[in-house]
Amino acid sequence: MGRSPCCEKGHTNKGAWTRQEDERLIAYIRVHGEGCWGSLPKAAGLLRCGKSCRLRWINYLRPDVKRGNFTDEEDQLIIKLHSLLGNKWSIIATRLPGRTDNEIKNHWNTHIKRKLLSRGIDPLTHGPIHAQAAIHSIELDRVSSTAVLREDVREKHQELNLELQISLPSTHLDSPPTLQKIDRQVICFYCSLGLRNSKDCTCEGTSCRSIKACQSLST
DNA sequence: AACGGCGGCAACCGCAAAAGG
DNA sequence: ACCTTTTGCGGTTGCCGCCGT
Repeated sequence: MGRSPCCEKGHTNKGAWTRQEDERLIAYIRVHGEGCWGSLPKAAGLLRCGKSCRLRWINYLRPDVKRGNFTDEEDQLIIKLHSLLGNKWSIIATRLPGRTDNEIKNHWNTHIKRKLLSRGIDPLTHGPIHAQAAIHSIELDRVSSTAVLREDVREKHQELNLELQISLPSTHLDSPPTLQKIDRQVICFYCSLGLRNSKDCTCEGTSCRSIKACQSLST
């Protein structure tokens, strides 16, 4: 619990990563795979904390990270997923192959929010901007920064036709053993939100037989 | 050319959950 | 069951480049 101790140790670099640091990190992960972030910096000869290494790898160095502008289709998908999930960037990111949670979060805050506001849409509630909506959004925000399943989820879910079954992104299939150990399982939208016992769960008795898989994929 | 404002993005921070002993 | 360590997430910060004055 509490703050990660690795960041409190001295003698670590901060700020922008240098090319040499990137190359060291890439070379190390190529050989040893992802994971063990706590011991990685020392093993790789990096003066960074493990968290910093992890972030750099996931958000920038990973070979499957898609660079460049977001397409309109991606924007629309982000907006729709955000209307369902709220600020669950990591879950949203699983639906956009090659995009990271950090990238999506930045894109939301810098582009999409403004876009919605200019259209008169409240980015919190995804409804029209007016006083009541504002109050409602504050209330929603307060009650739940986690993904509360709203009344209209079912309706939106159908409208979206997003194949809202969380499966391992194809880009992760090349990932290190920790991920490869998990069979490619498809779970329903409700399980993906951690609502494993929901009456609406549709994966009982089908492919979602592993509770552990549900839990690990929904977090 | 110099300056300040602004937007975009990489990186950091603090927290909580998960994992392990 | 409890404590410590590790991992992952979301919010926030700060740097850097662009643009207007």
